Amino acid sequence: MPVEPTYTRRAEPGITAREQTRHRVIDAAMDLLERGGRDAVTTRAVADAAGLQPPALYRLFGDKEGLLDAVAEHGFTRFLAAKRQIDPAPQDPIKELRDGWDAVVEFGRTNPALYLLMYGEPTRSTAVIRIGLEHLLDRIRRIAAAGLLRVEEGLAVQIVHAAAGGAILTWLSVPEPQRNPELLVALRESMVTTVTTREPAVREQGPAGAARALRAALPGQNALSEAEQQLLAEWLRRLSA
Amino acid sequence: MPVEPTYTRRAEPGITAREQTRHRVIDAAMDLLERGGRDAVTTRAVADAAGLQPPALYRLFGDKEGLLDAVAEHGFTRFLAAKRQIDPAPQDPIKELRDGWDAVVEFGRTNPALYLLMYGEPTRSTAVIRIGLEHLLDRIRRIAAAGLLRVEEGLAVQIVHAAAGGAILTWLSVPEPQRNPELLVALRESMVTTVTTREPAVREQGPAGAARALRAALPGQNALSEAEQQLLAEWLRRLSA
DNA sequence: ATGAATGCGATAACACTGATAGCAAGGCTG
DNA sequence: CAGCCTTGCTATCAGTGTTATCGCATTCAT
Repeated sequence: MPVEPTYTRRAEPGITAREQTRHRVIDAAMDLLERGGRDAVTTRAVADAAGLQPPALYRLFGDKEGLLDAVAEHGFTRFLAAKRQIDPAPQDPIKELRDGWDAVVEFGRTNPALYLLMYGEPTRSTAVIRIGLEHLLDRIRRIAAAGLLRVEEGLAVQIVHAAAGGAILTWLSVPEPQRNPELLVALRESMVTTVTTREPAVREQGPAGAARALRAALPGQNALSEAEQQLLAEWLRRLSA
Repeated sequence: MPVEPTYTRRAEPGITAREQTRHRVIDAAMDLLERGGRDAVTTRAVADAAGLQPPALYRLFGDKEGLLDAVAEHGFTRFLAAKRQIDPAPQDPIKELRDGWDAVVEFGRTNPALYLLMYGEPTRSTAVIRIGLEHLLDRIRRIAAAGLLRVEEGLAVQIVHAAAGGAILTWLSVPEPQRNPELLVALRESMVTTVTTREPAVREQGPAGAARALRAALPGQNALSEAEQQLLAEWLRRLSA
């Protein structure tokens, strides 16, 4: 009984053709997704854009969910491949963790629709996010091997995953002009010091803490006029930055 | 042209009736949501459960989105009211922050469908989450007033919001048997140490104490010019009197 | 109290969605 | 060549959000 059939069970162009149309459909769906958001990717629109009929989608992906899963997986693996091309030899594992965080945050920022498709609804996904979690676990393991992991491996994975998801989702939920890049680095450093054992560089607060306290206590005093108070508030903002 | 009509434009029971049916519809929709997930709450099902016809929903809420917004707002304000009943007099502001975190996490864990409705898709929401952010800002302000805030107020709000959202969403995304409560407390403590500082920047409460602390911390900063600094010193003297 | 206006209930319908059935044509396998 | 699997295509189904339209009742101004 040949495990490998002696004859070509299927002509090479056959598989290739099917795989090609699959790819074409995925590309079309991804294009619609990025262009018009999730509601724009409908079976008919995808079929139209890919130049075939709606039933073909079901023969290729079985389901609309299957199609979306394929889209998510393709987009994510493409991102991973691009990242791996950049990532050189292994280095400081904590720096690797930071780089990975930055990369996935960048991915979420530049592909919001795709990211929301993957992480937006906790019910689905399983397939795609498992890939991401595997990669994350790799990084965590290297930190553990270096003796720098503060918590248990599985917990560390979940912490990083949750922090990144929260960061990206709130980033996307905030209207564009109000987005604050400090949020991303603050959450990243918070997660790094939570997961790894390396004393955070305690930076001296200086006048910032007192300025914030005074600003919070300003309403309710009457030693300053309205105009003075406004100018003071502006200075306090600068001091607390 | 009377802005306020002299006669009662509408009998009191009229408004009440409309409000009553609104409430009945919201309750029906919430029931469907909790029972069968988001896909179960369809206009026809809601209308059926509330004992009226689909067009009535559009007269009441204008839109299905409007209906869902009303559901989210009702659920969240109900949760807030229940929480406020428990919360006693103000105490340690950092403990307040922890309690608030625990409460919202508990809300997400016990009302997953409702929570996902509110925070699942970053596009919508605005109305509901603003309420939550207001409350959060209150708590942050009290921490700032106590001189215990490590970062700027708006940033602190976003950090807490993002951390909580990430915690709840990953909690819900993990299949039930694998959920690890340590994740929640780890993220909470991480966020607390990121946002707050253990050493108070001001010793005495109120603007006077904050002013004195700021005055002591002023030399060494370079955010203000010489003239600005002199005027600020004068104001701080008045504030600390 | 009477006519008018406004809101509410109900039916029907529209446009669109995901999904399937059924059938003809064509290429590969044996 | 015979048979099967894949593909292309049309038509269709059930269900969705949403709107138009009609009649009735309740309420309001005169």
